[in-house]
Amino acid sequence: MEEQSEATQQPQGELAKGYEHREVEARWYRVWKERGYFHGDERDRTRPAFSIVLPPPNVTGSLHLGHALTATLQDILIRWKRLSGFNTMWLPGTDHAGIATQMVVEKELKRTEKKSRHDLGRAAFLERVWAWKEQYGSRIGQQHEALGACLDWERERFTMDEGLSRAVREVFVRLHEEGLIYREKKLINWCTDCRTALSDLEVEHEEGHAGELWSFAYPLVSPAGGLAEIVVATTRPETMLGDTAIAVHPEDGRYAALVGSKVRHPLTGREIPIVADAILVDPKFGTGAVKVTPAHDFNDFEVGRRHGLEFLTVIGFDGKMTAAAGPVAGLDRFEARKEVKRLLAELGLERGAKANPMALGRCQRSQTVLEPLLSDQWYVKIAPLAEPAIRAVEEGRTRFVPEQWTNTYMAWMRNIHDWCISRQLWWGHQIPAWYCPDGHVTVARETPVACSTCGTTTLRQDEDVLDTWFSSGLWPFSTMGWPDRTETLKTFYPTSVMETGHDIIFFWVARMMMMGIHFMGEVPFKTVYLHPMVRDSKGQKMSKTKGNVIDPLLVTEKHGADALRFTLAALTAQGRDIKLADERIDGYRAFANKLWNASRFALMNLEGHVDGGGDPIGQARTPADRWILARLQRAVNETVEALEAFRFNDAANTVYHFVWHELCDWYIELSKESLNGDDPARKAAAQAVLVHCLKSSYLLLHPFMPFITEELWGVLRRRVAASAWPDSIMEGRYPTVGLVDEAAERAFAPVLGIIDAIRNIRGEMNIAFKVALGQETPVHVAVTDAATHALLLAGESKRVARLTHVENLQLHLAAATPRMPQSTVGVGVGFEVRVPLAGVVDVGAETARIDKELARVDADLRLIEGKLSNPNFVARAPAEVVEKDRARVEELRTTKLKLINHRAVMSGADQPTEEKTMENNTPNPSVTPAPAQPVGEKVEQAATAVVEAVKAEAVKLEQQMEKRAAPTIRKARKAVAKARKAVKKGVANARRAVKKGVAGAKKAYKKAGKSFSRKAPSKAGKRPVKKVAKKKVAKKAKKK
RNA sequence: GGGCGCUUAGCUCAGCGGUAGAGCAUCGCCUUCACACGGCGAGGGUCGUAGGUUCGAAACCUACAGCGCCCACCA
Repeated sequence: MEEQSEATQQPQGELAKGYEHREVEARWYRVWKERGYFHGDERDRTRPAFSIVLPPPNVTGSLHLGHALTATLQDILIRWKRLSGFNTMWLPGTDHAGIATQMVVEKELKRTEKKSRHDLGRAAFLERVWAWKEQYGSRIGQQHEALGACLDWERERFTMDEGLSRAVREVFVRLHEEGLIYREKKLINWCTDCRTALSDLEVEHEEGHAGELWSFAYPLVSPAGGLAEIVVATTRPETMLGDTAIAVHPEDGRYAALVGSKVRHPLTGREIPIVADAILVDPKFGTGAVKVTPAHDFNDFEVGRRHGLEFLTVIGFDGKMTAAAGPVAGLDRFEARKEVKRLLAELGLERGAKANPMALGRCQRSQTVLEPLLSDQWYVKIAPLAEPAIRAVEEGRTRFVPEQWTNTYMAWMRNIHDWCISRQLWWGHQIPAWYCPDGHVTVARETPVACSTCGTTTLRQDEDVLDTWFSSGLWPFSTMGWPDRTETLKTFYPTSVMETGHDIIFFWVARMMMMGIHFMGEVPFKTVYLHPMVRDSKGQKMSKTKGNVIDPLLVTEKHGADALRFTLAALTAQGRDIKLADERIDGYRAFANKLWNASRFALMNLEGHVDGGGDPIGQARTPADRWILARLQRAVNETVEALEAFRFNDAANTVYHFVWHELCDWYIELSKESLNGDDPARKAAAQAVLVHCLKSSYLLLHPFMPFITEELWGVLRRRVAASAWPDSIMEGRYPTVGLVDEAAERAFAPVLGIIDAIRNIRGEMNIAFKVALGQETPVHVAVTDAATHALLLAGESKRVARLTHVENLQLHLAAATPRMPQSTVGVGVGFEVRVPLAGVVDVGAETARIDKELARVDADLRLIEGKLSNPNFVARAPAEVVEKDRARVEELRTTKLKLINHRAVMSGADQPTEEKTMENNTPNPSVTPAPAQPVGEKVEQAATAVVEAVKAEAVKLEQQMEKRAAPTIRKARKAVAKARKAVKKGVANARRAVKKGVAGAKKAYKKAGKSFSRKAPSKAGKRPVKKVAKKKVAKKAKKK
């Protein structure tokens, strides 16, 4: 705990001027770990459990930003739940990643020693892999620590450690006993490069591969039905050496007579039967005759089974043609393709070729074109396992977030094929099956002494290993000690959330569901949250081959782990990929700095403050204090709600906005009045509120930015000498949802509005009050509401003055400020601000400014008035919407009138005498001397001037509106013309009808499973054009 | 071939039935005693196109276009 004391030694009230993440982040992780904050207590049943298992990264890999995202989101959930009183447990671990790891080590072996794994032999090679694992396995842990992930390291597991291997054998044996694991010789996807079988999922389909459909003729042994040959087409000419049938459709008249007869293989002389198969053959495609290669094509394999055909293997596991391939034996399969084409052409049997874009299956790992080959493999019979996993989701026992993934999951599960689980690799769980010389199979948990069938003791274990995903599929319970019934399982299974990328829904999520339900009798997780993919700033997928993989450690070093975490969270919106740009991370680093400095400000202003945790100075709170507390509660509510719904971006943005733009930009500035003032009660209140807001901000932010919040928590805690604050923020309590003091928000809104208005005038007119005009330049503020007026009098006006750098603020309780010819004005709901600028104000500029404001107000007004004048709106819209609009219209009208008045004054009516206003004008003479009431002619004159100005304004506005409406009118006219034309010719109608009809027909045909012809006539969409056109015009007119 | 997603300000994206938003970038002002990793102000959008539903559509429906992803054994 040396780190702690280091922090403690920091002199009170002093923080470095800027936040240095390197120094702070280096300190805390070990402290947390040593204090045991990361450990979930399996015996604790007093608190609700919240558990997550970390998707295990490849043990020899290195984390990339996708992992950083996973770690960040899960850590956010864990820390948030932890602070909210849950017994949290986050289980880390790594995956042995069969093919990936083996290939890496093989490559290394080749590079350094120029040896293959076969040169070393199985045992020696595996030793190398284990050594590799030991060397690189720890890197992942370090990366997670740098990110601040509070993983329960005491529970760290590896898919090939003893316990998990035991679970794997247990599952294999049980499934085998239940008849759900079987061994069979059938076609599998084979990678000739990796030299292993693959599951369907490991096949990548290359869309639109430029294939060629090449045709050639098989001569009939004995010509019949007027035919001497049958022409077939293929994308893989080399497989013709393995053809053992020609298939035609049973109802195809062209070939009816030939079924049962034979063709002669032009290259090997074999006789091949012609069979009828309705499933394989579409008589309308090509020539209607199909060559059948049962040993090298999945469809043909089925045909072979149906018709009892010979399975002739002509391509070997090495991708070279076998001896059975006759003239091309020994050639590589792609070479053989060329050679076969040449030979057949030579024989005069080529019958043309055409381009044929096709999907090509490639190995996910090596990108090699896969070869369907016959071999003995182990399979999991998946349908009986899938069914309960489907039901669990249907019944809502597990739900997907975002919801759309439910469909993806369901579609795959409902169309699932048996899972090939054996791999011809060395690195992995060796299959617990033993063979005796007679070929009997013994499946057992431990090495058996004798064959279970014949009793012989010469047994040989199956050399293959299991698919990596077989062990990963058990992860949620194998890591918790299964098959033993451990306390950990009882407490933390099922896990609360599975958080991972959507790219492994099938590979992993689906399999965990099936295995979890089957062996635990309960779903492995209640919620599956699928995060977006992280891409680079150009939107490209990060991959080693592209070289755009970013090591999170480099980012944390540069910007800080907190900044990276916050960025990832802020960008994690549902249903969209994350494009990570450096500037964005830097922006959030600035945010950390902002928080740091807000705290620094607090430390400088807290002398004497003791936080007892209670609320001793409630009465002294100013409206500003109450306002920020209301805003805090609102932020808390929104943050918690967002987290509950996994809307990480909303949660992050809410806290960000509160801390920076409300706490820092507004409250801290406002609080300076109290903190620097001479009222001790107010000062104490401001201190308490500030401390409370900062403390709450740290807690709210802690899941996102654990390091800086922990550091600041400690610093502030020591400063306020609070016994109520736990040592570490990790023992704190997350703020809870509560009622927002809306009255406090409302009451303070005018103050904020007035400040905005004054700042707006300054900014717009580029006025530096102090510099250009001296300190006495008065700023007049008139408010219509007595309560607001009282509030300002009671001290809030001082805040206004401070925040706007105005020294001479004149407050009036009135509908409007005193008139003065050369001035500038700002208007808001319930107040008006005026700055006299005799000799300085640029009348032209000010008029322009007011015009701009007027145009804006007027646009709004027109819109809402238009709505309100629509009887349908008033009648059908919800009452509160209408009410809201009515109130808004009143506000806008008032504002407009004030602006028009002001403008009139600006442009010449230098002695306006009567205020045109729609509000109650109840001047309070004790505060503001009522303006002297002018009399006689002058009144008349001034009034006329005002009226004239208003009239001029109206004309101008009308012109403006006309201009605005012009495009609409033009459009409407166009529509009329178009409609006339359409009526005359009926063209538009016909077009629409045809289009609609075609679409409908297309759908109908598709539904019927038939091909679609464009000739289909249609009766749909026969709406008379005249009506359509009229309606259109009417609508446009209405809009106007 | 089937399915899913996306198209909103210069860029990256929120919003998903009631007055078009954020961050960054841009422009102007401010070196004010927490922070220039800062403050204040401003400009910038016919919300992909065309129809429809609705009092009201960026949002819901339909079609189309472009981009992206997933699944799939049509020779």
